Amino acid sequence: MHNFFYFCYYIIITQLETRIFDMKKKITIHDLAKMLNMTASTISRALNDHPKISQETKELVRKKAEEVGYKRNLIASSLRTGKGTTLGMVVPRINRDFISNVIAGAERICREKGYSLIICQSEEDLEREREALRTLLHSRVSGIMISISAKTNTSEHLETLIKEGVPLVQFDRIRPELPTHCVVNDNYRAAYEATQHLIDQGCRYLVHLSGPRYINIYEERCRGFIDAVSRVQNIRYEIVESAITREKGYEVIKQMFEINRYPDAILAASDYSALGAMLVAKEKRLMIPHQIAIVGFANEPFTALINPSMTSIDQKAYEIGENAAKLLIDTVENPSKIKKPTKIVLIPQLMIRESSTIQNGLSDKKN
Amino acid sequence: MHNFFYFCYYIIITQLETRIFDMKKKITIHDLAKMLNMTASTISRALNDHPKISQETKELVRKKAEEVGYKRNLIASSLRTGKGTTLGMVVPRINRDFISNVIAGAERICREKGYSLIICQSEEDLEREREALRTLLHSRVSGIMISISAKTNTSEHLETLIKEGVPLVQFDRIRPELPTHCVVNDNYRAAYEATQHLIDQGCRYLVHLSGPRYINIYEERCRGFIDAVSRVQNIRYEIVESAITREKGYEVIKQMFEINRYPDAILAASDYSALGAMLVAKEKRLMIPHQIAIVGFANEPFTALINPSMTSIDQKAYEIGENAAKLLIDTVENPSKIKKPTKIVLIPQLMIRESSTIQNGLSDKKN
DNA sequence: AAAAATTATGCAATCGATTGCATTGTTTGA
DNA sequence: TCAAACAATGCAATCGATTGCATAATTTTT
Repeated sequence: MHNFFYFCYYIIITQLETRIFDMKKKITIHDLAKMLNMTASTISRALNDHPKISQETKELVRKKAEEVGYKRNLIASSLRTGKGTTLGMVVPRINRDFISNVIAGAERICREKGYSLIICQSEEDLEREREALRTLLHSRVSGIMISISAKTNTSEHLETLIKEGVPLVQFDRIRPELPTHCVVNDNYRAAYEATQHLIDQGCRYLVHLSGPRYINIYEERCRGFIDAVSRVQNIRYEIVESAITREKGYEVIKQMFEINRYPDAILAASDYSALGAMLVAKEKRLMIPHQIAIVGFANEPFTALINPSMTSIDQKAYEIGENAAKLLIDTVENPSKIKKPTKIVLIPQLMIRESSTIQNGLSDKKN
Repeated sequence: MHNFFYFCYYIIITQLETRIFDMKKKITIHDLAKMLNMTASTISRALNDHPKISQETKELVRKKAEEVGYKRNLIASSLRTGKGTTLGMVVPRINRDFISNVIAGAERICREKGYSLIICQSEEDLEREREALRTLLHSRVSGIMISISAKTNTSEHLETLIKEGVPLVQFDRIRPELPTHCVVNDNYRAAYEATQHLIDQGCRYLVHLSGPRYINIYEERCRGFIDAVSRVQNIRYEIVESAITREKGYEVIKQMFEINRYPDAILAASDYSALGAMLVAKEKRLMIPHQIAIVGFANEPFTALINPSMTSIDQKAYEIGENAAKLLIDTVENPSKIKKPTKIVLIPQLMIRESSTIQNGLSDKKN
């Protein structure tokens, strides 16, 4: 630790006050009871607006509680009632635009409905994912939202949760075989439409840079691509799996060029591999989009800012978060109501920009 | 809700299994006690490795606990002991690259040390910030990390926390007058060095696009800029406050051009205002960096991807998160140890790229 | 005016884990 | 051999809020 300090930063100890950070003991309903010459039961009931408590008393209690800054101890409360007010979310990584927007949306709903949200990262690792779930269970969250890691090729850990009766909502990357609620994008449709768009622009040799197809989203994008190209005659196409990083996108397309294969359109399952492809194209001095059109996936912020701006697919991240949270809270609060898994499918939006606008068509119109 | 559904997405109810989501009752130490013909006390002590319990019994208990899948109820536990295992974090917005990296770093440390992390957004609003703090307090978190909102121009809500003895760590945007631990960037130094860099490149008419100066980070960047330009003769400079958005950056610089003021360098307190400035410059067909050099602040992902790539300042977001979490946990676990506020200052890193490389110098070397 | 119904509150148990103190063996020491 | 020391466990109270079941006080009904 110290040598690290030495290299990267320094510490200053400011000498201001001294007695800080001694947690004060909080006021309890018993304290209130004593003050008002009543019992804890009465206080509790008054604060919970119990019908059997007189209006007068309620007023009195509320006023006093306010006055002395009483706060209900949620820990004690949830021990007694068995109901908690925190939810959990497991994501591969927080620091990605898509995910952080999902979280932002979920957090807003949670806040509005009086829940707190605990976030865990699986860091794209199955074991960490298991661990995160254990941690959340341990913290006694009332329900869990999860988007599985890229390495999660099994469902058992989630099945365990289901057996234990933990309310569960999957989103984005899901295990479709599980009987849980889920909130997803219509990846098939998005890929289909994007492909159709490229075909409409006159492209006839398409390459799809896909991801690992055991992950539902990549599989669906792939299917959408295939179905779209299959509907048209005289289309040549190729699919490259597991090419979702910038490096991989660069490499794959570079190799194609080297063996003299020049597709006139690329649909990537990730903005980053699209970017990699774009860089090769630029190096080769190909005109984008006229010689090669490029479409990414995810609408990362950079796609609108680079040159040429990149057509991409907006995944409604914020809405996914909102819906996942709503669904989860609904399940938590009405354990018996929704017995059948609900699936919410959002329609992603194709953001057409310069990298695919060959015809004198519409370009990015700021939403 | 329904018309919204109609527009944007549809729902499918899949009809798979029926009985899902009935929380099973968990096993308690009392259950274990019954099974092993012991008391709850013994079980508790055995699991906590109490010295007065025989090795034999401990083994027995552990094995049985494992076997039946017992998990300690943290709610009950923390009610009794008064110690919790969750920490809270309040940030302006989650869906920003800087913030989400801070969270990622903090989450990792929390996980490693056995804590959960509750995240709240203030959405750049003072009232929401207050609310978030209330919520966290209510959830009985053991400590709080906070980066204040842009509208927070008072300290009282934080002072209240301090008085109540809640362990507090401020980071990035802070109220420096408060006696709390904090983790920040050396914004002064970063701005100073960036300015110096521009001067070294031969620039002599510099504009600083600053933010609202009552926020510490902008004030310090401003001071760094001023001090750097002041050390050199024959430098002309201007400072524009509250110009941190892309739109504002665009507008401000455009206006300057219109009245025929052509700075040869811009140091922005935000990558977005720098981008706005860059767009104007491009429209005016100015050569970047030769006619106008541009430096942003925050090293947003897009800065490396646009053309020309933008020099910016990396803020060590992940490390800030890690350090804030470490500091907080240390405070929480040793309430009496650190009585004096500690300040950790990280040194940001100037990422020199094309937008400011006039001389045949070094450009971005991938970290 | 007594019985019945209603209203407002108190009592005490409970949620699950923890912990100071008491209790039961068992061992050591003199 | 008996007290003292020790080891291993049990008992019961506690953390703070909730809640079913009294109980007391007041009002209504007959």
